[in-house]
Amino acid sequence: MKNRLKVLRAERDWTQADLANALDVSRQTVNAIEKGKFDPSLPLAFKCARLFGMRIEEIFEDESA
Amino acid sequence: MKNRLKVLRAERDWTQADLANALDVSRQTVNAIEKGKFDPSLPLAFKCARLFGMRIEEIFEDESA
DNA sequence: ACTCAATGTAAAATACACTTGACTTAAAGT
DNA sequence: ACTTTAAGTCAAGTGTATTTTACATTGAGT
Repeated sequence: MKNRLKVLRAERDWTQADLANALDVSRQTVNAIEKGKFDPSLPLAFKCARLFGMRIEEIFEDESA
Repeated sequence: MKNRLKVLRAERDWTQADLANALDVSRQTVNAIEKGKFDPSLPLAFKCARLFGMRIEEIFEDESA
């Protein structure tokens, strides 16, 4: 699952640690999601959407069948 | 996390098994999600959205802090 | 060259999403 | 009453999301 977290972070000049803090998850979790190592849970995806004031589909791009 | 799966199913006259089949998950998974026992993964939420032609936020309602 | 902040990565542990198989309950039809 | 279909539930297992701790790498500034 692709996502725009890195770009959204850059636009705000946030570090991974900043984002992790805002989302209340670990820095490693943010890093792993940005690097595509795994997908966030649905609640975490909602948190991202709320944080950035966007829809989930505008942040995460589905690629599954 | 609340969701409208039961209603969306009813509108289409689908059983839980029908929906499970369309989503490629087990009937128990659909049942558990409808009953709020756990949240779907983000990929599964995307599948639901695609199946019903809606946005994730129109199907699932976030309740977290 | 040295330092420091940010990022990448890995192992082990925990929590949760999801499966399979089986059983129960409720409703409806015959 | 009997059968059938849908829905609810449970236990045990597998896979994955997330945490913690810890260490390596990269880049910028000095």
